[in-house]
Amino acid sequence: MTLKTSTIQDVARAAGVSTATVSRTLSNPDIVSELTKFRVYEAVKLTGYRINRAARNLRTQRAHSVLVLLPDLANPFFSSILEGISRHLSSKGYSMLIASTKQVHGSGERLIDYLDDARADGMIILDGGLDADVVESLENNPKTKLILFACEWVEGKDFPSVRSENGNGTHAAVNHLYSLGHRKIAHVTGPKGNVLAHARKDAFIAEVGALKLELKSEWVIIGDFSLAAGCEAAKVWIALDDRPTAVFCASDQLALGFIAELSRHHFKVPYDVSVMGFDDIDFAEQFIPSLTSIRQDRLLLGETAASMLMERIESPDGTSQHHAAVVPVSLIIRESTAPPR
Amino acid sequence: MTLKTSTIQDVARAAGVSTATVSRTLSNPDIVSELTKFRVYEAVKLTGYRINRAARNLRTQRAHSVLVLLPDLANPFFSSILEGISRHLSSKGYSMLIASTKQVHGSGERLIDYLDDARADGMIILDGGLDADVVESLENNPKTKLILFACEWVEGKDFPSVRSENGNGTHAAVNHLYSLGHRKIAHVTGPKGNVLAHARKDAFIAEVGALKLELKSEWVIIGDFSLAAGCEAAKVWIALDDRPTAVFCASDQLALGFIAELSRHHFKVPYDVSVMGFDDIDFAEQFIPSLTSIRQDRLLLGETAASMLMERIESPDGTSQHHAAVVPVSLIIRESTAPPR
DNA sequence: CTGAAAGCGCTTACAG
DNA sequence: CTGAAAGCGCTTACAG
Repeated sequence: MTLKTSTIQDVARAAGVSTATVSRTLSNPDIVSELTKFRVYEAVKLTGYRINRAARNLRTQRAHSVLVLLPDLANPFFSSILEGISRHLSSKGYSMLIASTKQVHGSGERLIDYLDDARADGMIILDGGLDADVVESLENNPKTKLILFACEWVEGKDFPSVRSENGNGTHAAVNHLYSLGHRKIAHVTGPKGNVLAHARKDAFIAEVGALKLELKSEWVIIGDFSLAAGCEAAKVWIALDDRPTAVFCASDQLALGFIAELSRHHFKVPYDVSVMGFDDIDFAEQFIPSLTSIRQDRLLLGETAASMLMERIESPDGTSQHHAAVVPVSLIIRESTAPPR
Repeated sequence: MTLKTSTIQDVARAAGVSTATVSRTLSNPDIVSELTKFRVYEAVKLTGYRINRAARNLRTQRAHSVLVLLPDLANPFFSSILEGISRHLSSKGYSMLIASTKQVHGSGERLIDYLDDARADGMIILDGGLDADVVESLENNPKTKLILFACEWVEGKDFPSVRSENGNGTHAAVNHLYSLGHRKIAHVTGPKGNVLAHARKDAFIAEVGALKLELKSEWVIIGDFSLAAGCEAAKVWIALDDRPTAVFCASDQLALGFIAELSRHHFKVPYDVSVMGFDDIDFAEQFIPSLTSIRQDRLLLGETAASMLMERIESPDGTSQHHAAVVPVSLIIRESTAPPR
């Protein structure tokens, strides 16, 4: 229990070799002789040496950490994605830094500073709703190659990205309802301007068209992914003269809020109306009724994002880098959908 | 858009001063003359200079970051706590590193390494269930003063900590049920060995005793904070000959699982039994019925933890440091509790 | 108020 | 296979 932590110098002295040799033994043991290696390892044990990351980072010009940027830390939707990212990063000896867009901007900091001041080697952004000038500053930075969007993305921009199959998911959702016998299907959308909301809405309209189903304009209800918006959408549905028999919500939170509000007005799901969501959050299974949904593999999404970014960090020249990945979704059928009565 | 990022040397050259002066202007502007300051600021603008954190970290022997350790990244309970921690840290110019206990141990890393290798200046641990040998290694480290427990803690150890009022919360819960007229109250506990579970259970037993209520041993049902355990507990309750009219669950997840399972067996809450939880997670309000709960101020808990830790980091000698803080809880009354019929 | 210089703890061409 | 030495980009006593 020494108060002073030991340095590579201490190890070198204890092993009777140079600091260069200690460094090599630790980072590239193959090029060191067996005897020397043994001596160094013993000396490391003896001194309790731990490499000083700040020194290594300065010398190697690498932060050995990645910034993950969330729109909102308090949103549980992201937790499994973080788990996936963190797993991959720590397997590569990298640390995970977390910040939220709100906070960074609120504090007057600039996003790109995390890269420019060598705090992070790369950045995974889970927020497609960045201000245009922020996006521009990211684009025009020499390190722009080290920025990757996951889950969401920025329309019309060419950042590398990882996404879920939003189109396929919507396709599966609408066809599930169709195959149950529903012919009048409504959609509650995510927030205006959100890429996921648009992708799912566009896919919904296309799919309904492909099935030659009727679609009144008031059957597409603008929401915003939240429980509260789901409640509001339910009120809209209740007020309709000609009510669709099924509702596809752009998120599980919307669907749960929708069902909760219906229940307050004594409508029963799926008896009076089938409702389904998108995401398959943990609660979807426990709600009453349990929620039919499109599962996003958030763990895989996170792992994929991290591995694509690490590829770019470790070979900055990168010819054969992947630029986009799409993670499969799956239909999870539960109690909230049934044939129309 | 230069490819090479500029250093303090470049700024010094552009401003016609020494690097020492640039450094002072940026970190301690009061001791620099107005004219010099102006020149330096101009040069910074001109060169687009951003301080290199790795260099500063090495020189100042500070990582300017704090590690937050969760038992499980995928648990949404922690997200608001992280938000609170992050807010405080970023206001002090510190970054937030995230890892999970599971992962760290899985990878063969040692927790204390984060401090020993200068990756982090301090550590907030949200997991009281660390292995005994890990706790010991944390205790016996010279940097042990820079470790703080939040939410949970380790019984019998003297680490600084921030907690919610578990006792008061339990007191409020039992008294709420009592004042509704309940005289037979059950408790579903958290996992065996968890400090929060024990604190709440002990407080429950004490409170029921203080009110001179009957308490059969089978009315204390062992759970583990999860939805699934809540479902199991409901089965136990259903099987009781003499069923309590109210159930106080040690977490909201337990309570929601409990209600969900009851509902599958056609029991109505609060008509057949009153149920309440602890935490006040986001879903508590949206569930049907909405859940009476004890709210933990997770944002404040996070902010308090971060500020206590920063105090220790910034004055390591620290005579007047706070060693423990307790964050108030509040009773949130909703639909799931009512007088017994 | 400012500058010259040392040094934080590593890694890595270079030379042998 | 190994060592001497330079240097990553800062900050800070020290001297003036």
